[in-house]
Amino acid sequence: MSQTVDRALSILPLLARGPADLGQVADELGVHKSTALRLLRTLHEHGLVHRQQDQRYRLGARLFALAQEAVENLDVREIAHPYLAALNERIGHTVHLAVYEEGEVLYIDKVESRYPVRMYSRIGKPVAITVAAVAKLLLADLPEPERRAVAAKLDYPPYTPRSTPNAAAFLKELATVREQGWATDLGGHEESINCVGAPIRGADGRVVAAMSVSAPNVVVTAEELLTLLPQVRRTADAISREYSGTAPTKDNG
Amino acid sequence: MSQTVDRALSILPLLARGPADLGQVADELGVHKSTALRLLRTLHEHGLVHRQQDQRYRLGARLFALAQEAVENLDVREIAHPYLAALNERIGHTVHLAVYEEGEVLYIDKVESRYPVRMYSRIGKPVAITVAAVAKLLLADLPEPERRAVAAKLDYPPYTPRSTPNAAAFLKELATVREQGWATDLGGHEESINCVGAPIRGADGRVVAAMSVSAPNVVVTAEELLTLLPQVRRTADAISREYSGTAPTKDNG
DNA sequence: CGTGCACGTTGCAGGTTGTGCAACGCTCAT
DNA sequence: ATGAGCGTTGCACAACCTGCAACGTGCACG
Repeated sequence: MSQTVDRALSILPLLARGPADLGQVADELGVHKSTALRLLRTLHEHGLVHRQQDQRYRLGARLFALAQEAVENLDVREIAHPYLAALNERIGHTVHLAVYEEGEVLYIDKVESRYPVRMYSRIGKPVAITVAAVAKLLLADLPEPERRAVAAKLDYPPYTPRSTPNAAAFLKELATVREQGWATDLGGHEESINCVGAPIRGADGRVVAAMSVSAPNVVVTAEELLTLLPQVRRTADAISREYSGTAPTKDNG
Repeated sequence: MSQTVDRALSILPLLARGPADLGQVADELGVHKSTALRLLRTLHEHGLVHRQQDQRYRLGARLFALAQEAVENLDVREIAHPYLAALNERIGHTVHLAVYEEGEVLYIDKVESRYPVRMYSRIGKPVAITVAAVAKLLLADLPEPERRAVAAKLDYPPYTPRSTPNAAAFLKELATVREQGWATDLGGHEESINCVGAPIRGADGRVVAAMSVSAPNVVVTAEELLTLLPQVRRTADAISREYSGTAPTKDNG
């Protein structure tokens, strides 16, 4: 829409491929060297490109700083909420959103049928970390040493006969979850409650949050709940796209 | 230098602070809404900004992709070499450059007085990981669980009486190195050789490489070698600035 | 159910601003 | 010493960006 800006921005992916000098940039843009110079100057003033010793141009530190700042100011809950509400609207069961932080997994949002309960920002309730579907999803994505360290330090309370008994079983379960890209909790926390969950990923592919749908046995059986898995996964994927800033898809899940 | 591009780029830091709608962007830029719209459109076409459900604008995924691609295409060795050569020119001793990769520390460049030896790209010689100054610097920056895991798996060969004896001593040494921001190897690998080293950091502050200066006892004592530490650190810092794309400082020292 | 407001969007005329050209200085290799 | 290659600068032209005003839409209000 704006020729000048369009040209200037076209320089960025060009430089991402590696350093280039003025002539190369001008050629690839199809403009005169002096034009390329002015564009590069402007980009340089904003710190987006950096001039190295040999005078060639490269992407600059500001780019990284911007990306980092943007990530820090992203609020998963704010972005996810409409999707969670829409899913809840459709299937009626309770929907949870959780994040991992410093060895703990915390609920940061929850939508119940008819009773939307807003929980406070980052300070939610700690999750039953050894059994909850969201906890498995979040821990499964940790780098191997940290995952191992966390698993070793946990207690494994026998909430029910189906609770995760120990670290070895937990790590095995995490491997499965990591593999298949979704998780369940079938009566592992409370005998009569089942959950299915899916991960929400950031632009770099790392899991930034996890969501789940929970329902008591008396309403739907575990098998029935599992039929909702595709919807849960699609919702999680939609949130991931929105969160990571990928081109939108109207599909809310 | 270019007003249009200048305005367009000014939008980025603005959006990094959080989502904003058209009016806010126009106001903060001090331009008409229609102007802001066109700029945002152009940024959007390039994927640098993303439009979320509520129509507000945010930084987009392309920004992260660019930053990542740029980092991947950065070659520490290429950037560092002139600095290493300059330092070597001044002080005469051997200068090393090393990186950490998959549990190993590898030399990727080396400049000897009068005998510049170019080593092959990424495939260099593994370092005596338990004693070398560069190894300490690189391992000291690893996340705690990985650092611990690596230290536990290593052998601790008694090259000399001053070699690091075991994992506990090594981890303690790494803590010190991490604290002080530089490292030494005083006769830990070969009785008569001393080294001082400093870390090279990327835009995010993580250590991406380490450099060191080595000299035999017969040429300079350990105390004399330590007087070179400020020069080594300044060189490492200069490389860090260049590598991370920060505004340049003419000081190569 | 109508009405007004707020917001995003569009076409247009005017002139600011970006463009390409040509010439200059510099470094480096011949 | 000399020329090639590169980055850089001033200038005249007109292309492109700008702000305005008007339109469409969704939403909250009476």
